[in-house]
Amino acid sequence: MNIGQASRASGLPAKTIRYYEDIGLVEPARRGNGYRAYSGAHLHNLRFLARARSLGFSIEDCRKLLSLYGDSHRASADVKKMAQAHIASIEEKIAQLEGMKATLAGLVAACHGDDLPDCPILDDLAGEAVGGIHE
Amino acid sequence: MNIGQASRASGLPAKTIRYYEDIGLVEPARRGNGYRAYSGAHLHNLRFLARARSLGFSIEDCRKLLSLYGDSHRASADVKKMAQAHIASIEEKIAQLEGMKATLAGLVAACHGDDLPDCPILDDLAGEAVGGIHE
DNA sequence: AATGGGGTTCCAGTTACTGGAAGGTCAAGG
DNA sequence: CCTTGACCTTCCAGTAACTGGAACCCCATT
Repeated sequence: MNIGQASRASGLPAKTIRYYEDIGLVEPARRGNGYRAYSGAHLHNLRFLARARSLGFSIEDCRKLLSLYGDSHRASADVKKMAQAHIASIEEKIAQLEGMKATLAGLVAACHGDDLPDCPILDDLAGEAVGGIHE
Repeated sequence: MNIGQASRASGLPAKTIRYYEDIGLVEPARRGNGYRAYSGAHLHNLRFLARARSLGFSIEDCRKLLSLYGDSHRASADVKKMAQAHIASIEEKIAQLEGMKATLAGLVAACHGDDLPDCPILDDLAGEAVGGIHE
């Protein structure tokens, strides 16, 4: 199949599929006219990548996961470790975002939001918090 | 003050401070020897940026916030709107991450994590879910 | 004069694509 | 036979917000 079909079948943009080839993730054969020719196995790997990426794995993680997938002697423990590490980093990000959100929510609640210049949000950013939000 | 002092006083790496100058955020004067000379106002803006960035505002948002901060005729409503929009985008990110985390947690729970190759995580990525996690 | 700790510029790399330009290929229609 | 349109190709540049490193200058001290 051509790249357009592979794109539709995998849900990945053609640009992305070419990019994955550039970085050596999925390397299709070429037809006489230079067109890329994707096999069922290629498509399978593209779908694998789409799914792994949608779960937030980095490209390098995806590369490892693909190679584990292709290795019949892998240990599932290795995969599990990667997934757990990934969960941990997701949790970290969530915690960071929650922190930001809480701070912002407090500031938003304190801001009148009218047409006057007085603004606790800017005051906080400027380090001139009045309402004791800092410390 | 020189960039090193500004860096220590603002908590921003010198590299970052130079970058902020490149993109026109904080433009210090120069001494005869070419060194950057930061005033109290400059330092104040650097701290403002550090705080705003730590709350997750983009550089372009920071630029707007700084200009609102410097505009004595601003309306606090404008700032509040930006903060609320930012909270909304943070919430979106959190929701995405929570979704990933939930899926991954399910997969991790299903994976033995031993030295055998059988691995529900890889099966899921490959679209061969057995346990009904998909659909 | 040499040393060490500043400072300077500029270039390249990071992540994972995305957009766009310039051009080749192919099947269908007039 | 030619054109049209959809599809494909490569290559270059840009995104966000820095970060690392090289090569070099400045200044105070030993």
